[in-house]
Amino acid sequence: MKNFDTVSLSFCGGSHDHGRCVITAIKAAEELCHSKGVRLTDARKRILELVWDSHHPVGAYDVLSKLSQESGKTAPPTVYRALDFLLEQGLIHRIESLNAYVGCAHPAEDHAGLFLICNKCGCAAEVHDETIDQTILTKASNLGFRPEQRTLEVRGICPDCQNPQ
Amino acid sequence: MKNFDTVSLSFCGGSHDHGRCVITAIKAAEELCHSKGVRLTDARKRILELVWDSHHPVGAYDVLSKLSQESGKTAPPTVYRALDFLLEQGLIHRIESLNAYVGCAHPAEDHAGLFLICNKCGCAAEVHDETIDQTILTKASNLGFRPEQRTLEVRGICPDCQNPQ
DNA sequence: ATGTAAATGTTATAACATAACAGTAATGAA
DNA sequence: TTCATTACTGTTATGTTATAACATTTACAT
Repeated sequence: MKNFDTVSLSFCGGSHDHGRCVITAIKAAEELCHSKGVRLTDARKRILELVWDSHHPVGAYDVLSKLSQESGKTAPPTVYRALDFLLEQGLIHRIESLNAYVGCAHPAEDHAGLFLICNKCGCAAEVHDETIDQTILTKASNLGFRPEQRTLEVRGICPDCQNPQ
Repeated sequence: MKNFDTVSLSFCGGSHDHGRCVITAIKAAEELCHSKGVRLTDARKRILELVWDSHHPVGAYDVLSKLSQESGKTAPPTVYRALDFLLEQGLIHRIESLNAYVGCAHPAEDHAGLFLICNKCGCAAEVHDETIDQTILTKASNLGFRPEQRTLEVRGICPDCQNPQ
């Protein structure tokens, strides 16, 4: 299985070049959309960038207000439509426990991430673990349940917030 | 570990005596509150009953409208305050992916259930599995993350909806 | 160029949740 | 028993998140 060690970088204190992080994500999104034959329009791309602005999940209305600042009056459906598109393409994830959205670090792959969300700084890290997936799927099918989507969110304290400088 | 086979009963088609199910839950709630020295007031008890009305998660405003019907005009804070209390005591769970609430089948115990929620009929079953818990906790702590709360929700098709009569 | 489907703009409103403050009821100490 | 304190409830207003419905524009294939 692919190594997702990079996730640890996305805890808030992990000093990484986030500009680069965004550029990579956008480029991956462009390629993915191209290969799928779907359109990553300017609006969608811009909203994806705004979601990727940080590793903190952002609310739809946060995106809306940034967008309004730069492009003049914008209405909620503009944002929600783009978010829905991005969700469908697996380019972002929705964090249900926060009503917020966060960029997906590996959009081309498996789509049931586990999110570790810091209650202090608000950052979110996406983790993949085959054992967790398997255990959950096995449990469900043992009960006769056919899984379609998963929401796995763990709230707590991230490493950086446990050991503040 | 305790056997939670009873969860399978809570899929919508499982014909069980739900009246009895509610009575049991309320009784357990009364005992639990008594033992904890917290007050299960009439309002709280009634709202717990309304949440337990079915195995489908119910929205706060569903509870509100039922309450308004039987007790005259009621405002949202009445409902939300009771729901918050019930959540704190572990008597109900919040289903984040539905913005809805559902009765907890074993309030005295461990509090990180896994919910299997049917996309067809809307019923929700609470499952506990030590392996899942352990795997997730281990994964988190390997990454230096200290878990506090968990939201584990699997949406899909329940056994009854897979094999309709 | 033009018909069609996809995307976006716009207005209004639905659905979910809380802030803030006033009033009432339960509880325990004097 | 009274009083003070705290917990609980009522009420009004408002904040936050999300979608319905319909008009308009844009992209694309023919």
